[in-house]
Amino acid sequence: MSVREQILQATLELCAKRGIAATSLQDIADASECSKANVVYHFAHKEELLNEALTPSLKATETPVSSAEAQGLGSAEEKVVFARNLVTLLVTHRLATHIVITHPFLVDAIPALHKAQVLMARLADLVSRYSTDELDRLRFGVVISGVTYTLVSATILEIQSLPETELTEMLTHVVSTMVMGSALPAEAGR
Amino acid sequence: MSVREQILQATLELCAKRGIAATSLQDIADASECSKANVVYHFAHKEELLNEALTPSLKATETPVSSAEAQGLGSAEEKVVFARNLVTLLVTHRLATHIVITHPFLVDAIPALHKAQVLMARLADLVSRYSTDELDRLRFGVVISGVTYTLVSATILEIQSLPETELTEMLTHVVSTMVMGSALPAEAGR
DNA sequence: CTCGAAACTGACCATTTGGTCAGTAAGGTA
DNA sequence: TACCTTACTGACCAAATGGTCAGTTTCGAG
Repeated sequence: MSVREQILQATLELCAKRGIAATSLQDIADASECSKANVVYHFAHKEELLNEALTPSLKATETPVSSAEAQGLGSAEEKVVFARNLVTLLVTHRLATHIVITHPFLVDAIPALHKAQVLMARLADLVSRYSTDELDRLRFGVVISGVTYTLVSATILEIQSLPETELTEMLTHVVSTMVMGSALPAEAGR
Repeated sequence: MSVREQILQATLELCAKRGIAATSLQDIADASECSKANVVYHFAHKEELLNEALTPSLKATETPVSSAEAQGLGSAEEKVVFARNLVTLLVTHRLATHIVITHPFLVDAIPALHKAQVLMARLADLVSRYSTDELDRLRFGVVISGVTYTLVSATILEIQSLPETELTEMLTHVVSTMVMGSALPAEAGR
């Protein structure tokens, strides 16, 4: 892994664990085994560093969301597929997602955070489109933030009681049942 | 409101909004309309300040949790009552709750945070006691953090689209159905 | 080997941080 | 009146912060 990549990875881990403000450039430099000046050499400002660190996750999320918007969530099976994709996305990009949902007040300083919030809004729209009720939007918000939180707490506090695949499976089931009232009964449960 | 109380309130609001590390004693002093030295006069250390600010919410939570543990969640009605109490608690103490769930890494520095996590664990135990399945514990964690998050985001970002009572009602319904598969159908819905 | 660009560093700087301290203002009691 | 305690303040301090800068190392192309 190049130094640049090491810096980006350390930024994600440390900022997810302790928050952006509580993570200093020196912390990131130490974790990346290089000088603080070098961090600033690669990324002129802290905000720019955060921006670059979050961007890959953002790009990876863009496509699945667009295709889900195009395809819709008509059938029960489509809903479960969507839930699984969503959970996989959250599992894969849990650090970035955690940073996004815990720093809404920095949208103006970090463009990637703003883009992320737009994406979240599109997701919420997608789900609530299939309901007449404001309750579904609420439910969606609860489940997304809840799943993200649970996921990151487990990672950060190192409560890795379950293998990742099983966790994904269980969360998929949770999301399916909670948000959309659908699940593939046999396979999803435990 | 006394200066002391103003400081405590400002601490809750600012730390919930921006995180503990990003909230300086000067910020708190400004919001409380007194000097920084006065903040330090009333609360010798930042950690002590946070501790005092969180303690009332902790005490208020202690009793309902104990009584729920004593009474149990046998019937569907008990479950709904429990859900409503829980949501009311979260609504009332949303700032403190938010600080608690977003700063797990400070448990060692701030005793109140540690106590809060013990309380959370007791709650999770209580719910999962009525199930053979690990899925329920997971579900509980997801819903609690999700509800808290949704609540605080709404408060902090000032998306007060709904009156508080209605929000409480909706969230009670969400918690009932999501965690425990029970709800009072007529009244709870919307 | 030479040269130039990119990667990298230590020393430094202005600002902000949590916290100290000496001293002042206010009010109750003797 | 004098005195003591509580509430409060401005000035100050050492440490840490984000960031600059002048200079060094590394390395591939000519």
